[in-house]
Amino acid sequence: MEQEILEAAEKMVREGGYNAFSFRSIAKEVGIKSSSVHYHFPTKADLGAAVARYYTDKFLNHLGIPEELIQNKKDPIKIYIQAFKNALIKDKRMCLCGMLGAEIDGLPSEVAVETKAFFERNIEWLTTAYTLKDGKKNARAKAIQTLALLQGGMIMSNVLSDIKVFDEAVLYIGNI
Amino acid sequence: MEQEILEAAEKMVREGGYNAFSFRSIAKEVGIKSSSVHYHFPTKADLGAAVARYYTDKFLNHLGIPEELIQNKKDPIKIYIQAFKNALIKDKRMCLCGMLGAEIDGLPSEVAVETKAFFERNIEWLTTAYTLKDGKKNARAKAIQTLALLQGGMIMSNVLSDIKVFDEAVLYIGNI
DNA sequence: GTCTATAATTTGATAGAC
DNA sequence: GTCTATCAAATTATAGAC
Repeated sequence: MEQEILEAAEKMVREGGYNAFSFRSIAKEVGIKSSSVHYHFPTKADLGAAVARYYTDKFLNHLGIPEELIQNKKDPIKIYIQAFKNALIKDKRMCLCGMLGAEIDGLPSEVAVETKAFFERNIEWLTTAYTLKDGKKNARAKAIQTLALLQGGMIMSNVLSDIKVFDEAVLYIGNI
Repeated sequence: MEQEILEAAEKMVREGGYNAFSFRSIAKEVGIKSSSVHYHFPTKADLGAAVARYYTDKFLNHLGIPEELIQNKKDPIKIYIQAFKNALIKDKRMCLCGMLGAEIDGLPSEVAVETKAFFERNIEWLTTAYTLKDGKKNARAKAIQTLALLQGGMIMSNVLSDIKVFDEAVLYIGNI
């Protein structure tokens, strides 16, 4: 049941941010009562932090490890970009931590901490990928640029309802 | 009074998004009652749309016109980047339309329309600037990349509480 | 673990006096 | 244009039965 709650919360947060889900809306979605949701996650901040953590783990697990990707003759950066594009096209949703990141100043501290962890862990992943690809020099700066372009491109593409905007935004990543 | 209300709303939205302001919180901030706020802006969607419009106009007015900037030997792209950095450092706040953009799927349509207009008008401004700078070719793609990097860089810099992250993110704009 | 019931608060919105 | 008063709904959260 925990996982069903987290999945429901993820869906809602990715549509409208931290205020887009309530204990009642989640209860309805998974077919229990709101007090039962409280049983699993006592406060909204608990649930918000759990879903941010859940999303981060799922996202990074799905990506795989840069070292192994390269061993299998795959370009980790391309894989990474495709993961974001899939979120936008297949899920028709934004990046959960992009949404929470935008409103971080208004979030309970537990949720903010997990949101921050998403960005730190993703920068680390990308820094490793760039280091393996073309050396340690500027690897972290490249990681930051890539993630910023993806987050910003995702938002703009969604706002303008035009997937081509995402493609144009990330075009440059090839030159980073 | 309209303007005081808009300024108060702007401050709150830029801190936590569309749900970060209420008629009561704004009333308190400007020293009137919530029913008086309703007198100026009947619904929350009205006020949300008005503040998005107000912010967009103010932001673009402050920038000036690309043609004139170039005539005065100024680099419009540098001016544009600096405007975002000022918002982050001086105001210690995010871009209002970046926040609303992230949660656009959950916004009332009137607010979504004005948020979209911010991005369209800014892309137009940047496209003009890039066209004047180095020709029509790819000017719009460059505009989209620049705005995406700035929005994404702003979010990441705020999440990680590190202005250097913003600087590293936008470093690449020089090569666009 | 899930339920009913309910408390306490906040919110968007309106009616009507001044 | 601002106020008091109030409504209806939604929200987070808890107590206690099963």
